[in-house]
Amino acid sequence: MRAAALELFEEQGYEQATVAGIAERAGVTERTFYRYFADKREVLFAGSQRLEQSLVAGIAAAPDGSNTAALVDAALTALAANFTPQQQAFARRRSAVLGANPALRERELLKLASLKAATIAAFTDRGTDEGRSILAAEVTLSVFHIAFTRWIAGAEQREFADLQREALAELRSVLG
Amino acid sequence: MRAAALELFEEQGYEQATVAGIAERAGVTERTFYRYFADKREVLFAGSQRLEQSLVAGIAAAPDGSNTAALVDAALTALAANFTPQQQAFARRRSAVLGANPALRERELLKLASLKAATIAAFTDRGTDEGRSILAAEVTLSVFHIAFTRWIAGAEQREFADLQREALAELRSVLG
DNA sequence: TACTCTGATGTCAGAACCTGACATGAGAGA
DNA sequence: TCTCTCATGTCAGGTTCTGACATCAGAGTA
Repeated sequence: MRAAALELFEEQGYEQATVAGIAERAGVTERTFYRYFADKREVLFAGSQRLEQSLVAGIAAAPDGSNTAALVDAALTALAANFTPQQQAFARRRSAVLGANPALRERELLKLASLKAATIAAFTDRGTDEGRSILAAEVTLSVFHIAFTRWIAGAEQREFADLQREALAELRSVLG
Repeated sequence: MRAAALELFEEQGYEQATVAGIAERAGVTERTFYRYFADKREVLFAGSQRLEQSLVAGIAAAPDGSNTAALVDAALTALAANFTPQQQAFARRRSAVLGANPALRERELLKLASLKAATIAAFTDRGTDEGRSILAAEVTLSVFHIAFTRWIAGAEQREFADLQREALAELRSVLG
């Protein structure tokens, strides 16, 4: 169904494509679609839960006594592992569809926020003060998001982790 | 209509309240509601355009030769002007409704992102490099958002600008 | 006053989204 | 073979949102 949806969105645009159409192409009924996805948009965000889990696990697995900066680093490393060169093509197609529709970008922001909330919880679980955890999560997700954007947009094949290091360095420089 | 909607959302919850009900309470038809608001959620975000305008104007009005940090400061000052103690009560009611519903938080994130995009554009208009503008906007909106959250949540009446200064200082410390 | 034009609102029909309730059917296990 | 469970189908219906056309009040003008 995810493949059918992506194809249909590419062919007709998100608004124009109907759930009935997606279901038909996937060989199921509309009702079945809604049993798998909470709404029409979710079909493009099926992987986001796995990403969140790996992020949380990465923070939990950081060495004992890690300070906040080290935890941020662990979080970024865990995130980067989810974006290999093989996935870039699919991610680009998906991203093109997302970029073309405000409703989908909206949902993407929600997923990002959910990721942020999970990160905050993971930081506080590691004993970080809550206020500090919020700021640290803000930094983590900002860096991730910028790196992701550049990963999708960049012509050359860059390592995701490199892009993150770059973004983090720039962020430091802005704050002087 | 905005008042009618807020009341109804408080009484019945966002999902339960229908657009027909809001329109009826406001003494108009459902169709008229949709002429003023693009969709059901927008009724709670009517002021966001004005906020964006004042933000952009604030950045444009910063002194010549301002560096990035000074532009961020001008942006934050312009934002803070929109949040006076008189508005706090209304903002709290609205925020409570928003917090209770994922669909509304989703829309809030979109508005925040729109604010960020406008900020980026305003920074580049002032001659800031694009990559740097993105980072600076990220910082600006993060600080604003944190301050706003605390402004809503805090029991005591704090000046919005003070809360922003505080958040900015903490952000610096996290990046160490 | 009478006319006209414009803008806001009402009315109506309908497509698409989404949900609840119940039915069906295939496969696992006793 | 029986039964239980789980995925899917079927159906009805409420809600959101839109397009097309009608109506009406008020402003401006002859």
